[in-house]
Amino acid sequence: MDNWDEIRTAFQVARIGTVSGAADVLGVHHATVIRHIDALEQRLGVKLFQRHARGYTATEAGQDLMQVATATDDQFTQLAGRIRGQGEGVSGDLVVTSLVILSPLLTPVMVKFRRENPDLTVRFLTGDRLFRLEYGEAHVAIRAGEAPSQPDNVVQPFFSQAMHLVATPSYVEQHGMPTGVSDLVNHWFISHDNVDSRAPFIRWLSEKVPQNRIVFRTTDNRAMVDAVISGAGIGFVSTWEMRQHPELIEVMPSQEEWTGALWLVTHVDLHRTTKVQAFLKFLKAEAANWEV
Amino acid sequence: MDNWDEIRTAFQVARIGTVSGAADVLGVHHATVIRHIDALEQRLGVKLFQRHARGYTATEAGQDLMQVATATDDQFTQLAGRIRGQGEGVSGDLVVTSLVILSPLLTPVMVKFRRENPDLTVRFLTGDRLFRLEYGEAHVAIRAGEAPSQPDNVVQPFFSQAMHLVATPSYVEQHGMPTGVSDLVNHWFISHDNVDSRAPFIRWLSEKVPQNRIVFRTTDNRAMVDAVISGAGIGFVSTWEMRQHPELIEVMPSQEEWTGALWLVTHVDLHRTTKVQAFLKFLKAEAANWEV
DNA sequence: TGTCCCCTGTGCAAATTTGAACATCAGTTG
DNA sequence: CAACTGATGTTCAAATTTGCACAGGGGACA
Repeated sequence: MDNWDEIRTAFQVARIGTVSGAADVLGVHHATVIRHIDALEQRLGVKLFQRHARGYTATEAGQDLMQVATATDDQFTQLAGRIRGQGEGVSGDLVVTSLVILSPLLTPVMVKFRRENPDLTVRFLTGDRLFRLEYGEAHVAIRAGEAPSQPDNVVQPFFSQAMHLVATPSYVEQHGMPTGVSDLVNHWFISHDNVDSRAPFIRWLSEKVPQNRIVFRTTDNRAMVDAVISGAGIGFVSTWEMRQHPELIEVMPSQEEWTGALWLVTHVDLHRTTKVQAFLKFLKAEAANWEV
Repeated sequence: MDNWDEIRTAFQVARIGTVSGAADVLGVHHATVIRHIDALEQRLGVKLFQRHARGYTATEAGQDLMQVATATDDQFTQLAGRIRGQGEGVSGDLVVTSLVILSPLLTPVMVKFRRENPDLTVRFLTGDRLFRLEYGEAHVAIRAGEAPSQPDNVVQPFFSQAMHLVATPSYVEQHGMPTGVSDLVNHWFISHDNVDSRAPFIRWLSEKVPQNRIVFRTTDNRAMVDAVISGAGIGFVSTWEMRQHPELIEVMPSQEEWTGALWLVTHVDLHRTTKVQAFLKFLKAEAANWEV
């Protein structure tokens, strides 16, 4: 049963009873309606209508078709309503992915956003692998490092996260404060396990400090922070994290080049949906409160 | 929600996952598929698919569409099966209409036909007004008189019904037998009330006998026979009726020109259906047994 | 890393579908 | 009874859809 449009045409003819009337409703010429009916009947090998001067009356087959097509028409109408509503409203799933380290920042925002949009279900994906927007795995991604440049992605700057080199008082007691950049080689560091990390402060550290001075490595950024807090060495933490742990001592002033930019990334196909737009707007508004 | 074909296209893309694959299944060029999707998305204002190098993956809206369209596809397939089967098999309604007088002849045939086709429901319409085939009121009509010449009707000769001029013995005792055609003016007759009847024997009687000799008129053919049997006068009965009433006396030999032809009439739209064809074949076969 | 393959996407011509005008017919109304 | 209305059906031109050829791009695999 190909050509669903012909079924739709036949449906209207059966419903209304005349070719002309159906043509009006369908917004096509009545000749088109006649041809659709003829084609459909020929393909089915059965007459759907009896033609007479006052119009078309459905045969048994035509009435059967009308019943089925009526249901179809209803379902399609409802579908269109749902889909349009879905595009305009904020409901269904909202899938967000980011680095684990941002979880404590983002989670409260997402909870609040969901509370304001009760029809929404938030799914927050974090994981080792990068979730791919182009396969529909997420609506919004918060990415760090260089501006991602995938072709079908819409990239917006989110906010810049200043980084700080910190250590615990116990570490400072034991090893003292670095006197300057050149003194760093005499200290012990915590860093990311990924050698070719794109994060600028990781690169900076790699340049200034030999590998054997980096004594604690982990793939998980949170574990990195935990290592710093437990006094394993000097490590990078964000401004936000530093505030959470007032005991940490900044061993040298924050440098501009450490700053890790965060990017809001959406797939171009989803970027214009009101759902995504609403979330981005909300997220930016909340982020404004973070900035010091 | 116009353009059901585009929904069908989107359905296949959602089901298969690639434009090219869907195009193969649909038997169209892949460019067509792309254009259908684009048009549909633009009309709905929502992206149905996320495009990436390996194909299309359905968004929430696209998955919703796929669910609805899957059901639709199933229903249409079943519908096509039903309709095609309906055209090929003998089932549903079979509506037959004829003059009341033929009821005793036809009813046994229809009962037998229904018994051989258990899925069939026979509806036998008789009534004063002519049931109109072109409005779908009946599948098959048995008509008498001149060959009907309506444009959209398929007319076949059914069988010729020889007519006989008969009277009861009591009438013959009282008035004697007509000696010939010229003697008819001295007798009393029963005829149809409809003056301009098309039945040839009615016309013949009108020509040979003055109106005042026709003393009993009725619109119902069966009542005409009843009138003859009760001795009201001389009247026309069919061969079949004459056999049912052996007491009736034929007052003059049956003439060829009285013969009332019966016609099988079907609407052109229904004539080729196997249901109608099967009934016509069956009816003719049975009628063959009637002929003497 | 480079090549190959499959998939998407686009400009242009061909084919198909559609629309407009007209013919025709039945039923209705003045 | 004749004109009128509203319906179907057909023919030809216009418009739209479709197909083709080719470009471009991202994975897969050697």
